Formats: sequence, C-alpha cells, structure tokens
Amino acid sequence: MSLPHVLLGLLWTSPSTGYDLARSLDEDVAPLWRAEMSQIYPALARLRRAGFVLLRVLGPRRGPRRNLYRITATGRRELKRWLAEPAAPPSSKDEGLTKIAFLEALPAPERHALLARYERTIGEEIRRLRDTAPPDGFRREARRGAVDRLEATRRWVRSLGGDSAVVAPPAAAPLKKR
Amino acid sequence: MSLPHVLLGLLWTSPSTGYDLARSLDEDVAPLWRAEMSQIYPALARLRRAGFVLLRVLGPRRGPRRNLYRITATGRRELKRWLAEPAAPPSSKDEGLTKIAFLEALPAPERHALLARYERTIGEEIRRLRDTAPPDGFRREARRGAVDRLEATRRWVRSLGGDSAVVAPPAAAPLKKR
DNA sequence: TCACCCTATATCTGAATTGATATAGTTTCT
DNA sequence: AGAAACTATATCAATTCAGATATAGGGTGA
Repeated sequence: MSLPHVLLGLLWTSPSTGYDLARSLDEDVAPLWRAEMSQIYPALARLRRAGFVLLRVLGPRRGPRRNLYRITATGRRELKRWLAEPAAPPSSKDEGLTKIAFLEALPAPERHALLARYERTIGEEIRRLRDTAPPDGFRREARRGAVDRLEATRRWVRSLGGDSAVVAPPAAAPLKKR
Repeated sequence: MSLPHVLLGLLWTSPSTGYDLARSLDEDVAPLWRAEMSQIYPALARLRRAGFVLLRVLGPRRGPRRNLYRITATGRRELKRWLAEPAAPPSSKDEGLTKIAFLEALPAPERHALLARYERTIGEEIRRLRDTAPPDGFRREARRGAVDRLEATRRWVRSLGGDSAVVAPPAAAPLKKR
C-alpha cells in the first residue's frame, strides 16, 4: 500500500523515468524501502490511473523512448496526506535475528561461528552504506538512521558472542508467569 | 521461504498445535517474525509433506479435536541446515523511517509533529515489549536485540526533531558526485 | 565487427503475506 | 440462561514481492 507513496516522494522534486526511480530508490532510500522494477512499473500505472502522476512520452531523439513521470497537484496532496497519517512501529522482519532466537538448536561451537558471521555481514552492510554517495537533505538523515540501527544491532550481536562470552544459553528466567 | 523454519524452531523443544504456535510466535518471537494463522496452517501442511513434522490428531476427549505437530529427526536436521546458512543483513523495510526521508514535502511545523508522534509510537512499542512476559534462553536475548534496535531508532528520531533542533532540512551536501 | 554492458521498457510466474470470513465447542461472567 | 470471550480449526480473495525472462537501442573496448 505504500510503494506508490514512496514513488510520489521520489517524484516530489523532479520528474523521472521508471528506470531512474528504481535507481534512486536503490541508491538513496537504500535499505529503508526496496522494490524491483516488476513492482515499480505497475505502481506507476496505478498512480497514473489515480491521477497522481502524469506521463509524458519523450520521443526517441537518441535512444529508445523514455516515459517521464511527473507528480500532479493531486499527487502532492496525496503524499502529504500519507505522510501525516500515523506510521506503524518498525516490525523489522529480520531473518538474522530470528535465527539467533533459535540458537538453542545448534551445538555451542557452531553458535559462535554463526554470531561471528552475522556480525561480519552487518559490518559489510554498514560499510556499503557509508561508501555509497550520500543523498541530500532528509534522505541523508534517514540513511544515518538506518546505519545507527545497524550499529545497534551489531553491538548486540557482539555482546552475545563476540568474545565467546555468552555462547552458552543464558540462565532460564527465575519466574515465568503465563 | 523461512516461516516453515521458524515453526521448526518453535517445535524444537516440544510438540504443539497450530494455534499454540501462532500464540508463541506472537508472544515470544515478537516483532522479529510475524505470521497469521492463514499462513501457519498451510506452512504446517508443507512441513508435513516434506516429512519435517508429524501430525497426531488428539481425539476430542473434551473439546474439539486438536492437531498436534511434532518435529522429526529430518526436521531437526533441516532446521540446523537453515541456521547454518548465511543470513542476509536486516533490510528492515520501515514505513516510519521512509516517511522521514520524504519530510521535505511537509511544511516545517508539521515536520515536528510527525517526528514527535513517531517517537511516541516507538516508545509505546518498547514499553509493550518490556511489559509482556519475557521468553526463555536465546529468545529472550533476541527480544533484547529488538528492543535495543528500537531504542537506537528512537534516539535518532529525537536527534532529528525532539527539541526543535533540526526541523529545517539539513544543509545540502557540498559535493555530490554522480 | 563482435561481444558485452548499460539504459529502458515491460510481463509472467510463483511464493509470501494480509485480512476477512466460517465453523464450533468451552469457559466465564452476569 | 444468555452473552461474551477464548480455543481451535481452516479457507478465500487480494495484494505484495522476488526472480526470471524478453526486447531493443546505444556506447565501449578488444
């Protein structure tokens, strides 16, 4: 329900083609929101039907034809409406953390390996985000937020098994009420 | 591709019904992985076809019949295989953070309101996680990780607009290479 | 020139996910 | 007794999403 709104957000400052939207989604909005081309084109078609964007076909001066999408006044209103709407807390479906929740199933030596590998994975992602050119304005702040969050996760993974501290399962809760 | 594995993880220690799986998924694995009943029943059926779980129908002594699922040796092997497999870094599709990335579209006064509201939402989620009974072992650690991450996000939201500091968009990057 | 990569469009399949709905017995409160 | 809430099963439709595939012109380097 929100990919169309994300696209409106990207179109806020300047018109763009579907391809360029996909690229700036991938580069700027980075890990906060992802989408494949196969989602973007249908989403643009829906936005167009709803009157939130206008399509202008650029004649093939040089190269293939390009479809340029421009946000309309209605589209701007819709984006603002969506922004003002309350957002759900991050649900962050996370395969890595979920696996750690089931670490009990693994013999102790392998636990450490898993934690160490996951920590490396997160580290690489942080580096990747730092190395790619930062976007402007609030987009840059948002990326910083994403990095902060990754760093918090990495600290936590470290606290679990970085230095072979708690590779054994923690003691059971003294009291468990149900 | 992983809900079945999560279910295997939940079945690791003791057999359970689909209903109870849904409940402990919701209570223990909490925000890291969610699923509705409508996903769980088909997933259990697939696990059964794959030979990863066995179904025992409990006769309706008192009450309706209950379908009890028990993990098999093959299922345990499969869970371990999945755990050992490298996990992708958290992609954390996050509507709240994404909205902040497009804050430019909103007039300054409304920006502050949005940030404040999102901060409250996160705070409530943190409190909710703290108040519900903590699970045991690594599941508890995983929840702590989820809370840590939420707290990092809250700090970041505060740094953006908590005390009306940066409600104006930050200065543009001096250099942007493309 | 040929191969390869990039830009650019778009569709198709299948899986994952959500939300709504249906059924039915049990317990608990009023 | 009646209503409401809980346990428990299950299906359906609609949407979202990922991955693969198809087509085609342009630029670059061997």
